[in-house]
Parts: sequence; structure tokens; C-alpha cells
Amino acid sequence: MKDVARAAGVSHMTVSRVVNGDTGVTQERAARVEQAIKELGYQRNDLAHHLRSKRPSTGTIGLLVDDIANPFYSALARAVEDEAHQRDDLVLVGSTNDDPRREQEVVAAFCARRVDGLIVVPVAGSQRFLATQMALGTKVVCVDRPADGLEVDAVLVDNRTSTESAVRHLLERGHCRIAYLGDRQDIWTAQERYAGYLAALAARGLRPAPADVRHGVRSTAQAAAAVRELLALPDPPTAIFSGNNLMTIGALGALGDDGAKVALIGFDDFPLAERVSPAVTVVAQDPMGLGANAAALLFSRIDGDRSPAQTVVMRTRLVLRGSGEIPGPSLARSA
Amino acid sequence: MKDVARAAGVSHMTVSRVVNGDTGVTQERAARVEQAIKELGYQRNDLAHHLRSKRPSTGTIGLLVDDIANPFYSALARAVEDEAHQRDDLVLVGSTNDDPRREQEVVAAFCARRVDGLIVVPVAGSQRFLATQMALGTKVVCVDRPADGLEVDAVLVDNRTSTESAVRHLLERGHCRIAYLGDRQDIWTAQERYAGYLAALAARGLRPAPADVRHGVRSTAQAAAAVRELLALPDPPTAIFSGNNLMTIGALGALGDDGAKVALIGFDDFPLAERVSPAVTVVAQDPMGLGANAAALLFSRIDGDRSPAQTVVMRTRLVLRGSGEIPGPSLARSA
DNA sequence: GTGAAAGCGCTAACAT
DNA sequence: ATGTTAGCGCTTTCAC
Repeated sequence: MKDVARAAGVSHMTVSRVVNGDTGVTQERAARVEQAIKELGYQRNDLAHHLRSKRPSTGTIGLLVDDIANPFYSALARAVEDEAHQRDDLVLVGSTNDDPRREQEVVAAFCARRVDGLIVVPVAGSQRFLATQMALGTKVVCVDRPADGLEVDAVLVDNRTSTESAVRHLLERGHCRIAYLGDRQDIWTAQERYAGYLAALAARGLRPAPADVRHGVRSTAQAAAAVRELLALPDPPTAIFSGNNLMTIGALGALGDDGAKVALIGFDDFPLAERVSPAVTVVAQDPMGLGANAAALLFSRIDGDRSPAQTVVMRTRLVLRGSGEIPGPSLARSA
Repeated sequence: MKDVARAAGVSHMTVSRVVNGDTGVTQERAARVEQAIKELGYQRNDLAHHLRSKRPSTGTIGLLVDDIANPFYSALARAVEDEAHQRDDLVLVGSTNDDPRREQEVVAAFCARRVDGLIVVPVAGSQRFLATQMALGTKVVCVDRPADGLEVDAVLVDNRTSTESAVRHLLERGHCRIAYLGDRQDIWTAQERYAGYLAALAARGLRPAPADVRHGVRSTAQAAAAVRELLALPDPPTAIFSGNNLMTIGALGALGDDGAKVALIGFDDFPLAERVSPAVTVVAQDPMGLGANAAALLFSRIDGDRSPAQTVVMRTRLVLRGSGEIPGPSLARSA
């Protein structure tokens, strides 16, 4: 900046004014400064800018998801980035891997860079440590899961009711042995989906066979293994509810030709769901919608919105494609 | 920091030393400082730290991909993030949408934050503007595509040869009308894959029918439309090479039951490729490997490696699953 | 309209 | 082992 000032024959203050588009610089001098900037390839140091600037904004937000490689979260991330880009903000991305230690490390690193705000998919356990950062002015919005022990905005999906209607859908088609594949039980979405599963069964006076319930499925491979075990039972279930996109894909792999006989409904839509045979019935969420909403909420907070914390619950759609409409024993019998 | 110093009854310099783990502070005073830090919830301002610190590192890198929502790039991003996390670095992520203007905007914004380095999937056109930033000390590594008019490290895949063998594979199975679905021709990978396609045909003395070549396919939907048009030709092609994961998925949708008759090989592997019927033969890349390699290269540059720019070419695998082994007319006739 | 001086939060270089 | 001073690149404030 000093170099530019010297080259343009003005003080560094004038350069600062030109760089920031401030009023109060003659056309002629402004042009000379612009010229010098171009020649020297000068670019303002945003770190120093934000250090002194009275607006405490750094124009950067942090996005913390479970795993950015998961298409659900990467779609969400894209939506967040698009919102941020519109207002010339940047996005730091971190994956927690559902590890509370990594979550805290990354949050700390983000906050050390003085991000204006955080969009977080909270890991199991307490998010109370976020309160410290919030007290310091960092805005926080949760997405996909609510924060534990913290009053913040959240953008969620009604996992429980969605799952309940999906499972009821299977029950109505004559299934009474419906297996459940779910993520770690300490994860909120898994809890909610499991609760919905139980509720649908309970409404019919049913309870799941213990062998039909598989918690803690963390990957496609584990889901496939779980399904193989289910199929190997002496009296296997006739339907499966799978708790997310990864599990559904694993289940498909393990089902193989049995896919025509065992009904399947998965949480999350995924590419090719309509191309496999039978096509997969899913509870479809809108990951980009989640991301866009979370970003909009966060930016309104950053821009000064101090209204009480709100929770946005987004709709899901049960997309009937075939796999969820395979009839169960009680219907098959009557047919 | 001043507050901490006051609370601990020491000078701010001592606090700085404690925060940075410097030697030369008595146990007793260090403990008092730690205590004050905890009580006040103090956290070092990294912006100010990096502004003054002699190491010009900000502990942040930028990752610029075509679209973070594309599973190929999100897997790559995850690998980059993991490498960065290991050395406590952070990753800014941006999607270019293959728009040169957005590319320049995001690069400028990254550099204004003084990132240590950039991992870039270059957009079509010139990357000469990166030279300015590199002269200023920002390290750059290209991934997936090389930079135009710039001598930098790159991590690539041999698109041309891979495609050539994939298309030869189809030729050997008796196809001579092999359609080509490709991305915009100004994108390097598309150029290379098309060149490989032409080379394989030329080796047999063949040239593609103009109607069989579809450039500029930018989405799943466009790929599906292109395939529908191909199938509607009076004399449709008997095989299709599709130029990336999105197109392959689109092609599958459009093929429908014709999938059993028309051979298909796609560039990029994707989940469920083995589950659709027939399972899809693909040229598989290793996106996480690309990302990990690019990150390793970048960090070695950041750490001072000044050896000449190098290009790493990673291997692909032709994964035979069925769709690429559907026989063509000349073999079918002889069978 | 312009520039000089002070200071953001921190660290380097030198005191002591 | 600790504190003092200066200054990173920028913006604020207040003179002119």
C-alpha cells in the first residue's frame, strides 16, 4: 500500500480511500491510484483490513458437516456457498466425522480466524462449548440436527413423522416384520427416525423383533453386512427401513436379487434410486434447501437480526418408486 | 490479551509466550496465565497473529473446484481437508461452476485473505492471472486439469489413454457405431477424452458418424436428452461412451430397458454402478487419491520445496461390470 | 479533499 | 525470565 502511495504520489490514506471506494477523492488522483494499483498488482490485505475496521466482519463463515464427501452434505455445502458468494463471503469447510474432539478443534480453529458465523451439523454430545464463542459474537445456526443445550437457530427436517409415515406405508402393504437400519444412537436424526419407526409399529400394537433392529451402522459396507445377516435369519424380515442414503445403497448391494422380494424404503433420495430394479422408494429431503435456509438465517443474524432463536422444519416427500410397494405376507396371502 | 495480562498480573508479552508455547516462562507464571485465559475465555486472534508473525503462513489454503456438490469433487475435497487437518490447516472451498469470472473472483477473495496456497481445478481459458498471485508467494497446485499458460504442479489422470482403451474395449466386442457424450469442448478433460475416443476409432480406420458425437453435455438431464435423441436415430449407435459420472447416470435413465441392448462405458465410477442392470463398466478414477496427492504437493511447496514444477499422472482402472461387454453387431452376427 | 497521527491485536528484537 | 518498544497493513479520527 505504501508502494502504491509512492507510485501515485499520494499518501497511503488516499490509496485506502480509493481501494474502499470511499467518497472524497478527486477523479484525477483516484485514476492515478488505480493505475498504480494495476501496475504493482496490489491487493488489499483483508486480514489487516478486518483487524482495524470498525465493522467486526471478516466476510468469512465456517461450515461444519459430518462428512463433506457425503453427497447429502456436499449438496448442502454448495447451497451455503452460493448464498455466501452472493454477498462476497467465503466459506471455510470442515468435516467432523462425528468426532466431538474434531468438532471442537475445528470450531476453535474457525473462531481463531474470527469467522462471522458458523453453520454446524452438531455432533452427538453437548454443544455447550459453542456458547463461549457465541458470547464473543460469533453467530451460530444448526442444520440437520439441533444443538444440545444451546438456544440457537436450527433448520431441520421432521425425521420422526417422516419415518413414521414411511413405516406405516410398509405396514399398510402387509408387512409386520420390518427391519430397521440406523446410525449411531447418539445421533439425533437416528434417534428421531428410530422413534418414528417404533411409533408406527406401536400404532398397530407391534414391537420390533430385537434381531430386526440394527443400530450403529456407519457405512455402506456395514449396512450391506447387516442386511446379509438379516436375510440369513431363520425367519427373515420382509421389509427394511434404512436410515440414510449410504445405508440404502449398502442394503441394495446386499439384497441383490432378493430386492424383488424384500420391501425397502430409505431415508434420503439418491441418484439412480429410480434406475435400480426395483426402483427405490425413499423419504426425500432437500439438502440444498436446508443449506440455503441455514445460510439465509445465519446471514440475517450476522446482519444484526436479534430476534429469538427459531427452528425451521422443512418438509420431506415420500417418493413411491416400487421397492416400498412390494406386498408383505398378509397381503400376499389374501391375493 | 491485555485483559489476560492484567488478570494474571503479567505483561502481555508473557501471555503471548504462553499462548505460543514459547520457552522462557516460569511454571508458576505460566499457570497463572493459563488460569486467566480459561476464566476469560480468551482465544488468540489468528488474523493479528499472522499479520505480525515472521512466518508468512496463515494456516489456510483455498480449494477451487468446478462444483463441490459433484461427488467426484466432494470426495477430492474430503481428502484435501484430511491432509490439511493433519497439520492444523484450514480449507476455504469455492465452486467455479466452470465460469472464468467466478474463478477469478474467488481466487482474488482467497488471496485477499492471504491463503498459503491454492488447489485449483482450472476453468477453461487462461490461468495466467494466477501468475500474479504466485509471484506474490501463493503456491498453486492444479488438480484434475492442467493450467493453461502457467508452469505449476499438477495432479492429473491420463484421460486420453484411458478413454482410448475403453473405446477399444467396445470395438473389440464388435461395436463400430460408438456414440460419444462429452462435456464442453473447452474443458481439458473433455478434449482429452474426445481425443482418446477418436484415436481408438482411427486405429481401426473408423471415424465417428457426426450424429453420434454430442459435445457440451453439462448435466444429467442433458445427457438423458442426448441419449434419447441417439436412440431415435433411424440407425442408432450400438454403444455409448459417456464422458463423466453425471452423464453416465443420465444415460442410464434414458436407456431404460434398452440398457440390455446398447453397450455403455462411463468415465468415473459411481455408487450403485454395480447394482443397476446391467451393471455399468466404468473407467474408475480415484478422486480421494487425486486430492491427497494435490494436497501433499501443495504443502511441500508451502514448506519450501522449490524444485521444478512436476506433473503427477495417476492411473485409472477399467472396471468390467457388464454394460461394456454387451456384444455389438459384428460379434452378434458371428455368434 | 487530503494527510498526519494513533491504534487494531499481535510478535520481533531488543532491552533488562 | 520478563518487560519495553516498535511495527505488521490497514482504518479511524481529526486536523488542515
